Formats: sequence, structure tokens, C-alpha cells
Amino acid sequence: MEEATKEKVYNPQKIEKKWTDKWNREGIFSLKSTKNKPKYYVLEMFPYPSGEPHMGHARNYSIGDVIARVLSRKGYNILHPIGFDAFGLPAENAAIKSGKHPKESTMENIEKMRVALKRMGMSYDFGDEIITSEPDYYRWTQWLFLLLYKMGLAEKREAPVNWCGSCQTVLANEQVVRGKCERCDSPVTTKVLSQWFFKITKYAQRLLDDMDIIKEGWPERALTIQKNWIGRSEGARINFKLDGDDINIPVFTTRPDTLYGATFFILAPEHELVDKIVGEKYKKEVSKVKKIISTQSDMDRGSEDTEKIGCFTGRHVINPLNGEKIPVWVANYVLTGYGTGAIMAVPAHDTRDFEFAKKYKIPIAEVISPDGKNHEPLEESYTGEGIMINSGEFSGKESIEGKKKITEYLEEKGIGRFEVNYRIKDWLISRQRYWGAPIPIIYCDKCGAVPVPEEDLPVKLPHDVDFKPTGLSPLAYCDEFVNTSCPNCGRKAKRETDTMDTFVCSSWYFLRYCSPHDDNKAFDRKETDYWMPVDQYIGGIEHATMHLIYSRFFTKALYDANLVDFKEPFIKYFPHGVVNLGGKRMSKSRGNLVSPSEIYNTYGSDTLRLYILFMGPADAAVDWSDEGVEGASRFLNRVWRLVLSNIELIEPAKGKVREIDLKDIEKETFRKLHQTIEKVTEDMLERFNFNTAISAIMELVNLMYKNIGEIENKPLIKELTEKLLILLSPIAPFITEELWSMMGKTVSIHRIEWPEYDKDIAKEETITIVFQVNGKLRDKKEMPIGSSDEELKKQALSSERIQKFIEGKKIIKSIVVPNKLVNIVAK
RNA sequence: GCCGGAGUGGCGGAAUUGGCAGACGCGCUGGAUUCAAAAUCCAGUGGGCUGAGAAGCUCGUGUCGGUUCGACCCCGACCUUCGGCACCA
Repeated sequence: MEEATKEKVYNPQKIEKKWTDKWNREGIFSLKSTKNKPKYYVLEMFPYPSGEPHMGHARNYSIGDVIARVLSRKGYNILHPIGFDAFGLPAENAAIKSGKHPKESTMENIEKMRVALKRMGMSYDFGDEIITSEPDYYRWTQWLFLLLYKMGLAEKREAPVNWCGSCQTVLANEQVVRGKCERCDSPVTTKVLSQWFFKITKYAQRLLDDMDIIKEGWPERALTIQKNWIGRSEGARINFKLDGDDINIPVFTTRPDTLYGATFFILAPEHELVDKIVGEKYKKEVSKVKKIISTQSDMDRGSEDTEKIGCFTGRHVINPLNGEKIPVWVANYVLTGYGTGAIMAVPAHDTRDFEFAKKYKIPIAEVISPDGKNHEPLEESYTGEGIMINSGEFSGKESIEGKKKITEYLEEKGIGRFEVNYRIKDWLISRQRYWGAPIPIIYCDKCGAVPVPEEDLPVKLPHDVDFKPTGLSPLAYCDEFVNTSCPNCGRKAKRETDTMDTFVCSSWYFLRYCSPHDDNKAFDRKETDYWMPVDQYIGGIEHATMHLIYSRFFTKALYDANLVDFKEPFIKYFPHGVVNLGGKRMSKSRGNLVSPSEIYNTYGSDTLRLYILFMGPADAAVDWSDEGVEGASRFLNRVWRLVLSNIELIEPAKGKVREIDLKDIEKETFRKLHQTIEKVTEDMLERFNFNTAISAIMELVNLMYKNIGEIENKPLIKELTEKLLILLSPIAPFITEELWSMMGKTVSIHRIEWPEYDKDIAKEETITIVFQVNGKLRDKKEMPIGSSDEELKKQALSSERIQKFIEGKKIIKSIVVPNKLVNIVAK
């Protein structure tokens, strides 16, 4: 143990430097111990190394650090790793501007972050750090790609995809927010390209079903976002036969009960059948309409303000229930991306179809009626449930029942079936950019797409390339990368030049942390069996439909490959709130940034951590306040002085605190200590309410200030001081370690067991009983805990103030809540 | 439009099971200390009314209504705001 400095004045810079160095030397940052203790895996979403950490990082990591530290002290073997999500666009864009290679800038930024994280006192296993852009990591990302490929879960196919013109790359659906690029906010357009997809849609139902496993540990809101994203809807698939041709066109509908009301039929303009079936006379008109629609972006077509346009194709389909001929149209509001790209249009019971039918004067047939009566002509569509009318043999049935009956009927006839449709789409993982993991595929003229053999991994990113974005991956211009030979037949072949979405790298990093140095496999089964799943995951909710859903998908695929024995990666997930400044999200472009380093360079990391946790509930958005920081710093100074002013009394104190030796004021303080231990432990671990845990510690300090002059029992002073420091140590690791060592301790405070509280000591002897008349507070009285109902009532009635208020009234009844209140109801 | 969260002093926020609304902190006011200031320590601090004072009354948790002896908390309707989904068939 270092010699304590015995400084009079709290000097955070000095002591924080001293302890950072020492913890670094002695490996005290890590909380791993032995495997015979129960394990606990605490994980915070790893950062993209953008330079120094920002306030959101500081908040995220402070929360995780407190949890890891407290649980470690409660006897758990803790895995609390850190690493860097190091591939990605910003480094590449910076390279285009400055000429500095992404690898170089990324490594520099990682070093900045590493230094800052240690400076902030985060208890990570720094020796087990991973960097996703290093070949020893992305080798395994590529290996996992090949695994999914072999499982049939990775596929290259031509499809309309989202294109960000500014980033010069395609984007996954999840990365398009309101028609704009999630990263750079520029508009996203549609392109038809051949791209690699992961078939997450195959797991749509399991992503929903397995929510049962995690629903206790995840906030409902996170699961709701995912449910909305997956977008399950139940209905029926119905085949409509094309009149005069042996072609069946399937549609998906959630309202098979309205089938009798289908008065027209719509194909999406991009539907493959359109050109095949369109009538000779209508070809000109159809191609004209198709052209207009093709100028509308998906965003426009997806807007309610856009006028519905379409035209008749000259052909009809047969309504499978009543044999009626229904005209086939094309229209902009039917999309290829959902369902089958064709719909049966029921204008009476669908607002969009109604609008379209009105415009083009198509008949509207009412088949569902709220009251069983006929309301034609309809003023507007009726989309609710009701009684089926004009529906042949189904008339008179409830529409909910009708859905089932009609589907069953169609099923019997072999022209339809129950079907579930999902809104989620396959995950597009190709990126036309340099700074990512190369997709390990080789194209051979003879053999087609051939996976790179495992032993040839990693497919290394070449170092020297021209980063200029052209819409093609920079790798495409790098001959020594592109040209290779086919692993199958040995002929000349070309490598895939697209790289993987960085979300692929982050979909399995939590597994790599279990055996980060393993050169023979992505992860060691023995280690993942022990450590996984992550017990507590912490990070921003903005990843609900991206990182979090992808990681869940990956885990399920690995489960199916029998590589892991759990179906969900994160048992508990806690989304921390954002840190704002002036009501707005902090951001460089807005120029409203407060960086953690400004704060720790001025006040110290302990103040930063204390304030960031005290600002508000950890899951709520909070607004940064410089005055608040002052307050946090003031509190630590208060603790410093409190301990130092009593340090002479503490060191020589011998013996245990015995309640019997204590006078009243000492007992009161001792009781407060145990109440504080209880509250702090519970608030931190069960409720994640660090703000109230801190306020409880403040209350204890306030009471100690008030009473300390009258406390003569030396063991009590020692006990109070020690426990206070231990309670504060996960939040403010430096100042507590310094004071601890100044008290003559030779073992780090961060290795001291977490205190237990004693129920009997914490228990109040008396409690304030509230006396009410007609529910209004009229008097209070201190009474012993556990006083009988009769005694409470007697005391209430004998109160002068109560008597005043019930004077002249009749007591109707009285309610007694033990240890709480007495309410006299009088009239 | 559908789904979900939030709304409490001048400010950030507490109130854990329907039982003292406003813990703790910031800010502010007063006092102690100081030649003075900073720092620190102590006290006060939701609004209105009554009172010389001690004290007391009363209103008060987005709005309106309801349930209850009793509602920040439960129910209904609405307003504001944030987030997810959205011509999704």
C-alpha cells in the first residue's frame, strides 16, 4: 500500500493520478476472481472509438461500473470487459478528408479512449480488450459469416435496396429512419442491386417467442419497439385465378371476412406479372402510370398525403367465393416489399381502397355492418368488426368468426390458407466501403460464389487503397485484393469486394469477450458456457431494432448450430437515458458539448461520476447542469473534511460497536447507518436508482455532521466512517480509496466486502403516526413501533386537535393503518 | 391512425404496497466566521390567507370527472410532450 499523503485539502487531480497508476500496476481494475464464485457478466455496449468518450459514454460506463463493483464486493466473479467497435464510416470519411489511414486514426482514438476510461476509474478487464478492426477479431467475424452461409442464412440476391448517396453505400432497413440515413441524415433512395443478406426473417417468430425468456429483465418499451419492428400480422393467403389464363395470383389479407366485398384487385406496379398479363389495349396507359410511380420514392408512396394513382390493366381475376369477375388494376399504394405485392381491394372496409374506388368510380360493396343493417351508399369506409352481410352463406356471422370460417373454407378448396406476415425484412449486410470486414467469398466463372476456406481466413483488408467513394467498394480498385484463384478449381477468380455492415461485428462481440485471446476459434465453448449469457447489458435504446435485434438473431443461429446452449444473449437489459444540454441532445454539430474530460480535469473523475449518477434516474433523459457539478464536488469535499477531522479518533479505535454502549444520539446515528446500507444496496442493485442511493448517502453525511461532535464512542466513529466510505466507493472510487488508505488500511477499499445491514439496528423504535379527520392531516404523534390498533385509536381520539375537529360531529368509523395513521371519519 | 412512456416547487428530481406531497441536490434568503471576500458551517425556503407572535386555515402533483375513509399513485375522458410503427393490405 502506498504511503498515505495526509493532504489537508482534497486534491482530486493528485490523488486520482496516484491511484490510476497504482491500480494499473497492480491490476486492480479487473474484478475477475475465481471460478468457484457465482459468475456475473456485466456488459456495456462497447464504443465506436470516435476520440475522447462523450457524456453518454460516461453515463453508460458509470452505471455499469457501479453495478460491477458492488456485485464484485458481494462475492461474485465479475466479467466486465471493454473493447472497441472499431470499423465504420467516420474513420474512412476522415481519411478521405485528411489522408490519414483509418487504421491509424482508429488506433489513435482507441488509445485516447483507453486512457480516458482508466482516468474515469472504470473497472474493466483492460487486458482482455477486443478491437473489431483487428484481423484476430474480424477473422472470426468472417468465420461466422461462412457459418451462416453454410446454414443457408446468408444469401446474395438482387433486390431493391436502400442507397445513401452521401455515404455511397447501401443500408439495412434498420438504418433508414423516416426515409433518411440513420448516420448522416441524407435522403435514402432505392436501387436494385445484388447484395448479401442475412435471413433474419426466418427467425421473426422466434425473436417474438423468446421474448418470454427475457421479459423479466428487459423494459417493456424495448420489447415493444422490437415487436413493432417485427410487425407480425395474422391473416390469410388467398389465390385469385386470372380470368382467361391458368395463372393464380396470391394476396395476403388480414381481413378474409371481407372477401365478398372485394370489388377490385391491385398489383404493385413492379409486380412481375404486370407486364405479362396486361391487355394489349392498356399497355400504353399502364406503362405511363408505371413511369409516374417510378419517380415517386418509397417515402412518397408511403405517405398518406400522396395522391393515389393507378390504372386498369384490362384483365380480371375471379373472386374465389362468388365467382365474380374483378378488375385488376395497378396502383402506387401497393408495394412489392410487403405481403405478395398484390391485394384484394375492399373499398367498403379499407380507407385506402375506399379513396381509390371513389376516385376511379369503382363499385363499393358493404359486407361488414356494425349493426347488421345495410348502409349503402357508404360515406366512408368502415374498418371495424361487425356482422357479415351480403356474404352468401356467411351472412349473419360475426366478422371475427367469419375470418376463421372463410379461411377454413378456402383451405378446404385448396385456394387459400392461414398465413402470418411479418414486416421485418432480411438484414442487408453488404457495404460498398473500405473500413469493414471483407466478405469472405470468391467468385469463379465456373464454380460461382465459393466461400473462402476457413484455413485461409482472415481475408485481410489491404492497407493501401484509394478511399474515394465511387459507389463501388474501394477494394474493387485494388487488384492484388480482387484477383485470386478459386479455392475449388484453382482457376482465376475474383474476391467479393464489399465489406460487412459493422453491426455484424457487434452481433457477437459479447461471446469473444469470454475467450478474447483464443487463436483457434471464435469463442471457447467452455468459457461461454460459464460466462454467458450476459447477466446485465447496458446501453442506449436507439439500438433496439439494430444491434439488439441482430445480436438476438445471431445468438439463435449459433444455438441452432449447436455452438452455444442459450437462446438469448442478454438476460437483463437496461437502457440508460441520454444526456442533454439546454434541452437538446449534445452534439458536435450543434456545438453544445460538455466533454467528460473538461469535468474530470477540473473537478476530478469522482465528481463526474457522482454527478452523472445523481442527475436523475438512470433511464431518464437528463439535462447537464454546471451548477449541479459544483454541488457534487462540494459533497465530496464535505466527505473529505468529515473523515479528516476525525481521523485521529479512527485510527486507534479498537473493538466493536455494541448497541448497549450507545447513548441515544449515537444510537440514532448508528441506526441511520444501517438504514443507509439497506437503501443504498437496494437502490443500486434492484432499482438502478443511483440518484436516490446517493441522496441516502448524503443524508447519512448530513446526520454525521450534525451528531459527530456528540459522539464519544470511538468504535462507532470508526464504523460510521468506514461504512460510509465503502458505500460511496463504487461511485467515487478514488477519494474513498485515498481516505481509506489515510485511515491506515493496507488492503484496497475495492477489495473489501460489501456491508450487510442489521435489520434490528435499522429498525426505528418509534414512528410518527398521522392522525386524520375525514382524510385530512390534523395531528401527528410519535408512538412506539407495533402499537396496537386500539392504542393508536385511543391516542388519536385523545388528541386535542382531533377533538377540535370532531366536536359536534358523529364518528361514523375510524380507519387504523398500523405504524402509519389513524383516520377518523366524522359527520 | 395504432402502440408505449412522461407531465410534481424557481430548477434537477423524491415519495418502493392507495396512507405525512416536495427526500436529496441546485438556486435563493438570513445568520456565524472574516478587515473584507471566497470557501466553510448553521438556519430558512410550494402558493394564498389569518395572526404582533407562537401558530393556524386553505389551495396545491397537466385538465375535467369518477372510485375510496383517504388518490401524484387506481378507473374514464381529454390536453401537452417524447419515442416506436404506419397507404403494411
